[in-house]
Amino acid sequence: MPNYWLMKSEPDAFSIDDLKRLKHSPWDGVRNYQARNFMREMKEGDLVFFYHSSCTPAGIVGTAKVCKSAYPDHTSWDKNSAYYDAKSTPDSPHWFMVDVEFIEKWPSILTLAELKQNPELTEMLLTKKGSRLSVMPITQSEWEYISTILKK
DNA sequence: GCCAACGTTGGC
DNA sequence: GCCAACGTTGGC
Repeated sequence: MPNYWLMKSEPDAFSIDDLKRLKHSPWDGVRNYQARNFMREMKEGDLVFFYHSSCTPAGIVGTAKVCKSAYPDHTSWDKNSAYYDAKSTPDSPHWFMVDVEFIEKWPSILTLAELKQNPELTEMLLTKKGSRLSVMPITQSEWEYISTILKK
């Protein structure tokens, strides 16, 4: 059984179209411990909602799957990277990434406003006030409701 | 651009 | 370990 996740990206930095073009990509630059811990729980074959944040409108734009489980994020010890963190070294990595593979871009975005309107989804971390996590778990029922009911 | 909410840092 | 100050996220 796969587990289900939601991952946020600013489309100006990395969009679902970028992932579609590349077919698969490392998901680097996560610098939040809670998000990192969720990524370390990810297994190959886990399914991911791809979410566009900091844009208009924000929302889920498609699906992807985990194609490589967590491994050290080398950008964390690259001094030329915007994601550099002096605490992280190759011998003692603090930060991790997974690789994700494109599955599908939906015909239209499922906006945050629409998600918030659904009583079935009020327990989602995403729709909670003040939630800023960029990587979060999704329950199986939420996954099925969103991907099979809302999108069909 | 604003700002609420949250996470991190660092003095004590 | 507490908590004020600061930095960041991300919707609006």
